[in-house]
Amino acid sequence: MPELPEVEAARTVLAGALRRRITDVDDRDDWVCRPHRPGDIAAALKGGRLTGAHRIGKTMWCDTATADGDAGPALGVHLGMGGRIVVTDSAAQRPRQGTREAGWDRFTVTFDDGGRLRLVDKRRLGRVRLDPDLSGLGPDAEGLAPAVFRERLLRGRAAVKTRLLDQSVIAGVGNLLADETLWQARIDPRSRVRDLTRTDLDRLHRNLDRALERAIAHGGVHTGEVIEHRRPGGHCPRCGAELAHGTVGGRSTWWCPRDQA
DNA sequence: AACAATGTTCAGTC
DNA sequence: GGACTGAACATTGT
Repeated sequence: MPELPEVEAARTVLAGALRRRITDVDDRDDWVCRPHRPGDIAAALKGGRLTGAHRIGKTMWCDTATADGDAGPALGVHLGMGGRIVVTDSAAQRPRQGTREAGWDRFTVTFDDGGRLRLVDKRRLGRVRLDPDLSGLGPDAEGLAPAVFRERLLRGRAAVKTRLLDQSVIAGVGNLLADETLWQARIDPRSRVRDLTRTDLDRLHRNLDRALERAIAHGGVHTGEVIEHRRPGGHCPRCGAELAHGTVGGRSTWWCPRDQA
């Protein structure tokens, strides 16, 4: 699920776990917590608190304070392809042992009130790490100035969808949001950015803003207008043409061959 | 059984 | 060295 709108919702959930003392950390999943070793994250966090929840694109992190109140390492969290953040307020809300969901817990922080912060991720592509490197991320996709959007996209020559998906160009756009935005803007995902006019790029930017706003308001990128039609035999909800399917930027891509030309 | 999946990263190529 | 491409990653659902 997670693209910018979902991750922003997850960040809000994270923010509900701030200020409580950390009594235990389960970081035994060495794949999700790589390159740390089991126990490293626990040692860094136990006795301290989470003090802030932030996000750029699809990457989240929490500020931390140590038991002494000094600044601790940041706790980076990425949801990968399907991770979720679940915060409970007390022991009473813990998932029962043996519950299916409990089997997908990849990282857990337990607080002194019995509440927990869990990364639930069946695909195990989520990541947790201390002091995550954010230097490779471009500016967050929300609230970009039109000139910045144009300038950053035009730095490369790949297909426009590939540029949108590149997190170092702008951060937060995923596969569904890219397809929705390009469909709304009536731009062929395979177009080279250098072949687009300034008018095209500004229209693309406006539609990215709208798609983001809409997804946040409606509860996720899956609520996009064209998303439900992204399947074999799906038709364009605007003109009725059968959607075309292919691979762009290494990702499954659906577009209307009639009005995204 | 084979393949695709809302993401990132790494090795290889130009 | 930078930009770009495709496979790999772990796991589930179809």
